Amino acid sequence: MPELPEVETIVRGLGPILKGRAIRRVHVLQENVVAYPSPEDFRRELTGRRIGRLSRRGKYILLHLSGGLILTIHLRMTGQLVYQPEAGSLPKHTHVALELDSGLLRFTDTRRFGRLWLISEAETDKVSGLSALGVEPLNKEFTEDSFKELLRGRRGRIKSLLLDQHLIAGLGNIYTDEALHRAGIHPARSAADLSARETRALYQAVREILTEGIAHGGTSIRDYVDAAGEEGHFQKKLRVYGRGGKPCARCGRPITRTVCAGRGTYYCPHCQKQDPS
DNA sequence: AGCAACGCCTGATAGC
DNA sequence: TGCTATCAGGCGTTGC
Repeated sequence: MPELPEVETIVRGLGPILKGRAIRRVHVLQENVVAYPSPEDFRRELTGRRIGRLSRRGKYILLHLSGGLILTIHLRMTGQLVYQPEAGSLPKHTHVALELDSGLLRFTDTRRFGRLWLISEAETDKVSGLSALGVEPLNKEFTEDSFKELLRGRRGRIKSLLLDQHLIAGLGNIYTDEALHRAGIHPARSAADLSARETRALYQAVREILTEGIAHGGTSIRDYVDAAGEEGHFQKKLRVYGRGGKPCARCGRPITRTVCAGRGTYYCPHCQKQDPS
């Protein structure tokens, strides 16, 4: 599932390829993936636009177009945004294809959870979730002190807090489990109960894990591919996610799988104690 | 405030 | 080329 490092990798890969390209034709093959505006308006408004810069906000991909329009895309679970030099055959589950003056950009999504929005700069409120996003965890504004502030008074589980896009934008199930393991914190600990030392360790772990994820081109567990359709490499570096029963890289004891925050959750019961004392 | 359940989806997998 | 139930999860919504 694409999280911040995967989306960042896609944006970095697509940016140089798409910059300056014109959109010649728009194919909407599955209308319900277009969340805004109507599929007809989407098609009409997109046709003839030129692509400027690309950016990322949380897990959203933003294509800035001529005339001040922004094509916003969320890949959710299984979405892919891939540039094809040859505008020939489209893979199964391709729902939107943009024919460019050279090649084609396609949105492919097996489970159809992903969505596209075409908005003006004043319409960010049309994109569900976008205007309510929390801090970018790799930006300067996300400091150890601001993280401490986020935790203050929150009795909920630390994993739930890390996954809450309204607080921190971009963490998903994989990087959350990895960050908690690196910091040695049990996913079900109450956020407000973390010590100063634990808070610092978790803050650093989040920044490190995301940075390393980007450096390795993201994590490909099942569906994720980059702008060119290539898999990432961070799955080789995972220490807990998807490793139930396998030995912990730090202590050698088996990784446990539970459900926390409604998600499959992997952790080491020895290195990540529910009640550290 | 916090959390669980649900809906949206299809492919992989387990059980029979 | 077996059939069917279950599971995976981002995220908005609903209800406790």
